[in-house]
Amino acid sequence: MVTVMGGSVLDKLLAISDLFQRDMARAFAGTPLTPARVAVLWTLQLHGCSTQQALAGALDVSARNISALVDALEANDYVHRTPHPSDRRAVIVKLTPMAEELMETMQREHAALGTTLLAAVASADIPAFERGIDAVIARLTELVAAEADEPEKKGTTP
Amino acid sequence: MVTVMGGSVLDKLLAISDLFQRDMARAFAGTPLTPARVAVLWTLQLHGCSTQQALAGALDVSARNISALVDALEANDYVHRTPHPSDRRAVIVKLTPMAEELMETMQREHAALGTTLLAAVASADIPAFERGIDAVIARLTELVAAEADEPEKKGTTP
DNA sequence: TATTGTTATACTCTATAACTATA
DNA sequence: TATAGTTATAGAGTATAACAATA
Repeated sequence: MVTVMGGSVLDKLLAISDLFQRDMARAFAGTPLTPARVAVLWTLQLHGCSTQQALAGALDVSARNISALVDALEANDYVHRTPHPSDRRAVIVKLTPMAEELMETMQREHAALGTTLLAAVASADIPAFERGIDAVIARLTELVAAEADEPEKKGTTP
Repeated sequence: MVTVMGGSVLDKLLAISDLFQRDMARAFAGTPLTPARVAVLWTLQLHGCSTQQALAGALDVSARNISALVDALEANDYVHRTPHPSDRRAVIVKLTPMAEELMETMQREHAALGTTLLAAVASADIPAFERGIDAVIARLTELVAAEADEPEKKGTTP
């Protein structure tokens, strides 16, 4: 099942999305980690540390949601909160040493997966493949931005 | 934000997934439709009609979940339930005429989007791009299947 | 007054387990 | 006994709105 080979390019890209999501969900089964929580950890690794406000902005979710995600991560010792040195309203969220190690491993595996996937593409095709991906992202970004501006439109749904 | 240009191929594929999800979520904002409910409608359009059991199998979710999704769709007049002609335990779920029209529109837009995205790729690159996508799907499918078999492994998470 | 985070509330997606009706 | 669907319960992601403390 979930064998979507033989559809349009769009179907194939959607199939790739689906495979990523399933793989992600299964990789963290049995741990307190979930895709949303991993996204928080990922952001923290990139930024070093962060206020919750900054996390909410980076992940584009509500402050309320970040509170809950950080609560869960803190309860499982992936992050800890410390007071902000100058702004007493804010807290600084930081990876624990355990989570830092985990994220380094995750980053290595992420890089390895990227290499593996690219290696599956015929070497002669790689440049054209990369250009194609870039072109699709650029076009898709345009479309999403355009639709976000238009107030109505996208009227496919009653 | 969400501007991930300039990462690895893997990052780019993940960015495409993210763009799809955001676009989808926004396209149905303000309607009772959600990605999970649309997936049910999509499956029904492909199959004509279906028992809930078959829907659960096709979407790979629990029977309980399908019950809730069909409840919501039925309450909003996207589908209706009718008794199965020969098996009195089962129900047949079918699109309403309104939903059938909606899905036809959606399918047209889906096709148009596919065309638009492919048109963004340089025509000389298209064959290599398509081969690349196929190769990535094949490899990714292998990896997911392999990991699903192994009982332990994937030990990146404590 | 504006901002940071939390509490309160609500919806959705999802799963497992127990139960009913039917095969 | 096995299967189709529902009820019960629970955890997770998400949002808005109201509120506290602090800028």
